[in-house]
Amino acid sequence: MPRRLLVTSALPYANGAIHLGHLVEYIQTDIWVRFQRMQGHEVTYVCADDTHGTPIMLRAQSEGITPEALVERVYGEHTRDFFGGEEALRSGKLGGFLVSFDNYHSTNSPQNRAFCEDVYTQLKNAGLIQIRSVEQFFDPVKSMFLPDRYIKGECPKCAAKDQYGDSCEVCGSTYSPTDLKNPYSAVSGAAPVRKASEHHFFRLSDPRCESFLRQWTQGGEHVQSEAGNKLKEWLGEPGENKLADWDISRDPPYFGFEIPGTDGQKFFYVWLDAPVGYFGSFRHYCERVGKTQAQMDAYLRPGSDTELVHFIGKDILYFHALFWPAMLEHAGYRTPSKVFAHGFLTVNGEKMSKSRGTFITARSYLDLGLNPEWLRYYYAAKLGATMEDIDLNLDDFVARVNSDLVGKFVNIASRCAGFLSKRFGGVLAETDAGASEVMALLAQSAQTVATHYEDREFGKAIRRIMELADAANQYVDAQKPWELAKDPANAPRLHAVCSTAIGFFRVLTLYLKPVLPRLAEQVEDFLNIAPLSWSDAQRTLPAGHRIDDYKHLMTRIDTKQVAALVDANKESLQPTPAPSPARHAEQQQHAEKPAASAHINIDDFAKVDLRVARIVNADHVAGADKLLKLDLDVGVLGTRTVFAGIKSRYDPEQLKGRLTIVVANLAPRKMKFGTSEGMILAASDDSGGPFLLAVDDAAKPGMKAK
RNA sequence: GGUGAUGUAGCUCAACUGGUUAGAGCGCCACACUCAUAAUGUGGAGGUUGAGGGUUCGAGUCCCUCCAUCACUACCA
Repeated sequence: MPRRLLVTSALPYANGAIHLGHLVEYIQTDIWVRFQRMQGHEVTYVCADDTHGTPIMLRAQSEGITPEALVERVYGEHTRDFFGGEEALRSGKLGGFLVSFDNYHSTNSPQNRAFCEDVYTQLKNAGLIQIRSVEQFFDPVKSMFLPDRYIKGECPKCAAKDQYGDSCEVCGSTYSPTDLKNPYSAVSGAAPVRKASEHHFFRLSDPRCESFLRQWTQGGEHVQSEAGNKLKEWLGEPGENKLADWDISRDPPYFGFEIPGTDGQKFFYVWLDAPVGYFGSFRHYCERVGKTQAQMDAYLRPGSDTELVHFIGKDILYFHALFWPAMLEHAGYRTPSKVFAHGFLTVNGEKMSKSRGTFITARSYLDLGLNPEWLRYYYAAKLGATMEDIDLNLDDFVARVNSDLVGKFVNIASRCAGFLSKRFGGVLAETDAGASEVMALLAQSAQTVATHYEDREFGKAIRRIMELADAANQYVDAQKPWELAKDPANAPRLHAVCSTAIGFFRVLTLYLKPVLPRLAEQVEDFLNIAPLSWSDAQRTLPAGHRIDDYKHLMTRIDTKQVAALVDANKESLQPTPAPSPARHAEQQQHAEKPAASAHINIDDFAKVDLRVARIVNADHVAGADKLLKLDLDVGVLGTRTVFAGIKSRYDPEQLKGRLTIVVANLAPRKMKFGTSEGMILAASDDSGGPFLLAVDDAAKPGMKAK
């Protein structure tokens, strides 16, 4: 009974180039999809560019073009990287990284708009949309609200200049934009002002969502067990109400879809229409190939036996395993059958780095003439079903591909084909009866390899296939066709041995076909056979079948090519793209953290305003395990309220009246129990603490410590 | 600070619910072979399984502590 599957990869954001980190996902998905097709299942694999949001809008502005024009250009780039672009589709010969989408679309489409409006309306009818006022930074020059990443300023912790509103690239601390000192808009440079606006929220905290998600995420049915654990953490214990409502609206100017009934005053947040874009792309596909509404509904509405499978990176698990299923469930759509999360890509054991040249774009890889199937093979060999990161070790990449693919696999054909074409006119003989054991091993492995592919244990599949390739080489070695060739009397034996080895090669090709589709096609041409499907593993080529002359199928990777690749991606050789404020389907956005320098100078130290303070009042904080609330007299600077994590050692009563040191110019920090307006200094290490600093009695509150 | 994950030969990875001398591929060394765009075969060296404790007849596998890396998170302000 063929399964019917709708499979997706996360939508890449339309403001940047595809890189090797992205490709892990598209290659993983494509291998799985191609495997399912070989099984005879009905698979529809859709994806799209994720096109909306502030970053796209601003980038288009800075380039002096419309967002639509930007999005169209990037669409061209992405599709060219993935599968060779439109022209490849027309010719039927995929290029790029050979990703076999059935449809690649855009979130900026009428199909997607219709789904977004419908999902929103259904959620609203279900009482799951709430409107609340939210105060945010606003750029008075540009007349627009600023996402966190567009507010820059000095890091509240280390005072580094020009840091983003969410985290400091110098000291690595995270904070909210309101903590920044001297904030300014990264768009206009103006000082942002606080401004309130109505926002639409999806009420994820609603008990209906929570109870649904609790059962949906647990049990290992829809997500990997590790992901389930993570989700459990996010969900918290029943009654904890850890899920926060989700702000799904944005104010104009915004490149996106208008929220119905808001008169152009509210737009859908890009993260709402991104996952909905899976459906938009699918509808576009259905229209294109003439599917009926009923056929489409079989995939999108509850109650049918179709499967909806999402491949994503672990960084967007929250969206795909919480927001997305909860939205679908309450908007009358089916929920995903599976959400498969993978890990990040590291290169040579480290985060991809522009300065090291390991932030490698798909385009540079292809343009330098590297074979996409090398990378597909290497990723396959490294991929498993978990969310663990995978490492692209460039030396290992070269060694692995060269020895496995060229040395072992392709070599089997190469070493026998010459005899067949020169001595026997390319006509195959009966297979060698003496090889039945190896033959059986090959055929019987179909199930094992299939299970590994199905379970996304591609590394295990590859290992098994290479064991089989070893067995095939051992067979050839034992039969020594080159010796048989010396005596014409041995011709029948030589014929059988080479035919048998070619038969082995055919089965190995079949097993590798999901990973190496182009090579498999070349082999199918070479062998004069119809496209291989999984069940062909149980058959052999008949005697008398004629194959073509062998043309070499794959070259080895030259280390120089890899060196050139790294070189071409060195940051100095290319303009630095603006950091992406929204991550979406992007992975690898983590910036490297430069090591903090060992010394600071006197000016750095002077930035810290240390003052003597008198604790005029100290109180327990209801519900807090570690915090005390302190009222400080800081002399000329007035009074401050500070929360300090010193409850474990100090009784509020004994603190009253004593002098200590406070960091007076630390940005106010909003904490769970109130805002802390400074920081008390205390010493601690593993052996004990915290111990408050003491100040001699003669000191006066407000005195500067230096 | 908390939680979770990871840490196994030079490299990349295995080892089901704890069970015989911890495996494989690559690389390396030796030998063999020469059909194959130096590919292949056979054999070998190489690990106190991050460190230290503990449970057990027996631990890479379970428990505790520590170290390192990564991720998430916070009442470290």
